[in-house]
Amino acid sequence: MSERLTFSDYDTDPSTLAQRLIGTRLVRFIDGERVSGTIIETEAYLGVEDKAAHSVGARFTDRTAPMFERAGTAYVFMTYGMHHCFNVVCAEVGDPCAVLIRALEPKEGFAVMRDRRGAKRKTPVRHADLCSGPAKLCQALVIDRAFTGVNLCEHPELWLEHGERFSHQDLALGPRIGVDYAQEWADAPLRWWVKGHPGVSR
DNA sequence: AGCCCGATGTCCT
DNA sequence: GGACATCGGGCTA
Repeated sequence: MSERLTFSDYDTDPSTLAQRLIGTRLVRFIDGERVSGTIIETEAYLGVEDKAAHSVGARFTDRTAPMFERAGTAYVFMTYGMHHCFNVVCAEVGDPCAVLIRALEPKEGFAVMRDRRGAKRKTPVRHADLCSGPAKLCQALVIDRAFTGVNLCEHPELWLEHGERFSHQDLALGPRIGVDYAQEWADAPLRWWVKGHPGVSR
């Protein structure tokens, strides 16, 4: 039986959590059905000093407010006017840190995923590409801003479960994607992924 | 009120 | 490798 992650699992710094979340299962409960995948790629956003983070300089707005909440809170934002990205908040209350979930290995609810990802498309999606990107997994699991601010420790439709344990050897570490504007933070090694996994983004 | 641009994905050449 | 969709957030004024 898989157990849901609790506050103590989330209660740490973003780099530690980003590594810890690799191998855990992201579960979305839709109309009585489990749609889920194993997390295979994450990025840490370090908060106030991190020029790539929305919370840089302790910027507090309607959008970023969930980042200031307790560890285990969901932070979902929209980008490019059409895509959503899902994050897990961590660290102390008031220290706005988060981990971006960038890719999953699909595990349950393939039909829902294909349906959500397949709409208006020429060629069908490759199985490994159902959740091979931060916006793709939000499409596949039907995650949007309705979920920003929810508590993943007790939400009935969205949570994380303990899953596979990858060894340190299985993981790779490198710079984050799409943050070239972040100057000295652009190259910081804060992205973790499962080495050689076909579902890792780009 | 107006402007710029993004923690991306898809399709085209 | 490049164009482009599409719109809310955050900043300037």
